[in-house]
Amino acid sequence: MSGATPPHPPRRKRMSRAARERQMLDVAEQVFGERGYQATSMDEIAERCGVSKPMLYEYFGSKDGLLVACVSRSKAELLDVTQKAMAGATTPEDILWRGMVAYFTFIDSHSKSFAMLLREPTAETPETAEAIEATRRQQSTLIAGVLATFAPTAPADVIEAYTQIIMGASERMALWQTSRPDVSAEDAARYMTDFCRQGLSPYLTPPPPPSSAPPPSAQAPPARR
Amino acid sequence: MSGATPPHPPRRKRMSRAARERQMLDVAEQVFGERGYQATSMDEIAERCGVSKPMLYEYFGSKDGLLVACVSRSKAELLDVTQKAMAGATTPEDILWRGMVAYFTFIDSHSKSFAMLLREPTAETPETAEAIEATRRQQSTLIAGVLATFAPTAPADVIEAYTQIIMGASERMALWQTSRPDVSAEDAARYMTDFCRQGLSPYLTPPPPPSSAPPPSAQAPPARR
DNA sequence: CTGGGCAAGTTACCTGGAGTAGGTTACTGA
DNA sequence: TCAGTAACCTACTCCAGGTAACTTGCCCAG
Repeated sequence: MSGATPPHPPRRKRMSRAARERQMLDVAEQVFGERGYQATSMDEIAERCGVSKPMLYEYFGSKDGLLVACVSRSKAELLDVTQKAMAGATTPEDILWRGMVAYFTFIDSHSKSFAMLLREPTAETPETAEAIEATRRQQSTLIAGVLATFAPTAPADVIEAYTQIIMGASERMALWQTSRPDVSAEDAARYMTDFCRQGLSPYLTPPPPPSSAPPPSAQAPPARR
Repeated sequence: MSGATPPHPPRRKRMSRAARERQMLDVAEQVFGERGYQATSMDEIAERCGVSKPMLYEYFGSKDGLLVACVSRSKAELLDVTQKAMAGATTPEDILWRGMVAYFTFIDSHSKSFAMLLREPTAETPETAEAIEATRRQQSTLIAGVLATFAPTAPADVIEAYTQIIMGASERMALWQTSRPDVSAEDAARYMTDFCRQGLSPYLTPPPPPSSAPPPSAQAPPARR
């Protein structure tokens, strides 16, 4: 930990605003993931960027702002990935399954930094908490939409409640998965879909004839991988 | 907000260690709840206690230590309340219902400070995060135990996974409830039990003859209160 | 080619709050 | 009544977030 940064040799070049911003976010995400929010200093991020501290403030206003920007970017990426994954599905079951797999796979591959992002809605200030909660709301909108097609007979309050349940369960599950290397993304997705399918069953419209892509286990305990 | 503290008139009396400690925890819980962890200064807590800052460090070692102590105490209380509530139950269904109602009722009555406790696993340092996660583990042990009696046929990995799912869902639900004044603790408990009962159904042992205390709605959308 | 304009970047500072060293006060019991 | 101890305070240090005001390099109009 004493040498210069290998990816950014002493050559501090001037960069365009956009490029610098991306670089800063990359570095910040990594350092936050390594040390946690509190234990990370702005000086360290600046140094690893090969830039001085006021630059960070120029771009993100505050340490909180930087965190929020990181979270927003990652959540947007996650949202995008899950949305694309679900796009190809036909049956509600399939939507759920694909969405879950995409979700857990994404988090698995970003585990270090994402573990922080999930657990770090660290409410520095109320505004920060709000900003982070807002990104969560996008995700919840997506889920609520899926639920609505999934269970059209369910009343609005139930949809809303179940959306929260599913989000909370997913986040916790993701966190748990990062501490359990023997649990794959598919395993996690299977636990979730099995549980959710049943939970939603009272509102389910009987699915069309056997779909072309029967997801995983119907409900029996999945074989331990 | 400019006068002296009404509960503690200017009379700074010497107090026993135990009493002072309790008082400090009470004050800290309140202030953390009001301002959030970051925005709270040790000086303010000390002042509201009618005591000087080094006293806080004498008792809790650090700001993190104080947070952990608050969280531990509250979680222990929560655990106790839910445990006691479930003790009187007979059927698994009833256990689940009573536990959930106790959980959401407790959080509802402590909403301000608890919203923070839930969302503030703020991972100041890794050790702090660990300490807080440990209190969560107690809760998960309780849930896992319930699940095991609830669904004796379920394999261990499923129990573990579902425990995480239920914990995540409960916490999220609790947070959601604090932002929705029209949702009562019973409503929240009903959403959760309805969802969980179904989710667990594949592993359920058929319940004994109609229990004496059939909880709430079987599964139909509960009447909006 | 050249110098004005502007965005990228810097140094050197302020500030507030976490944490501490060392001394002081009041209750307790012999 | 006076030692001993446990509660308590004053008065600091130090570090990290944040900022004011200056400098440097790039681009292009003339």
